[in-house]
Amino acid sequence: MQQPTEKEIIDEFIQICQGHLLKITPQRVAIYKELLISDKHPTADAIYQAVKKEYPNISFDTVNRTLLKFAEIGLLEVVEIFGGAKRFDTDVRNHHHLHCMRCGKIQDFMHGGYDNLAVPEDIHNYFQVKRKRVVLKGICKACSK
Amino acid sequence: MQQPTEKEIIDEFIQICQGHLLKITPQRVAIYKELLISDKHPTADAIYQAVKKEYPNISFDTVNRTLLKFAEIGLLEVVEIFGGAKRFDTDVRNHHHLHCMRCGKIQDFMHGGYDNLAVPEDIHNYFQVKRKRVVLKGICKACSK
DNA sequence: CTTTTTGCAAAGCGTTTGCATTGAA
DNA sequence: TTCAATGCAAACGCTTTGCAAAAAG
Repeated sequence: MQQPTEKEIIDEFIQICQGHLLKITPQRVAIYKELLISDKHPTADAIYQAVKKEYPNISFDTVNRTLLKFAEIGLLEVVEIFGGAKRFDTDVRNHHHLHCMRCGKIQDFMHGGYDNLAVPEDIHNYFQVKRKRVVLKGICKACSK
Repeated sequence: MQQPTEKEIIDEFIQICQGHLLKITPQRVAIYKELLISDKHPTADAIYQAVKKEYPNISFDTVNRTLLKFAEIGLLEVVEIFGGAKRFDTDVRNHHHLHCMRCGKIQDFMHGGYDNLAVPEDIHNYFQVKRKRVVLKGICKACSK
């Protein structure tokens, strides 16, 4: 299949919103567009700073609420952190994390072998698994010097 | 080997502190004792509230700084969270996490099969892996109603 | 016209910092 | 006697809330 055009991507976004009874506002579209080109794990403030360049009147509040709303409907995910500002993950594909225990930075990595881990039987009795992730904790290159 | 006595546990704690040039204070001992009997993933405030019963004059500050210090020397670990107050993990054995995406609660589970995951070769080139953890994200029993 | 969303300001919560005092070594 | 640790208070950063005005459906 072809790479979808931006229009197609935005159309799909609009459909998803409508499916969840969310109104389409220029702010939400701008935030969504920014997410498409942003860093892997942006904070709400990073998105706010970026969107503000085009919409100088947008408030941090709207950005933050929108991101939380997007997380609710599964457009993105809140990422595990060690503390500090929340980070959002715009990549809903299967991927895994390297957590630096010193600086707190999170790097993604792909590894097919981790994607198909079997979930222990008994867990299904008390937990509904939506996503699997392997987190490798340690020291990143920059911090190991 | 026998279950170690409390005295032995505290003696070991004192040795670890001395090894890191930390002074032994009654507050630190009290905090450490509390950690031994506390919940799996206490917040600094939870530890503070508990220790305060015995040491009414202790400040939140001391508790918080002590926990961060303990994390620095490897006595405990800061746990991945989705946001909110930091949580500390007093169990340094290998174990894995269930993260509820709705309420944010973290449950531990053990699974031998996950403990021995092979780390992809190339990761060693840019990351020093200290610990491996599988995180299953989803909805916990309480939230799925 | 109705209901959601926005922007703003204030409040809230958790963490961090500076500093004088205390206490361990 | 020295230097680290404590307690306190203020500052700080991030998140959340309430509410009136604006905008979407």
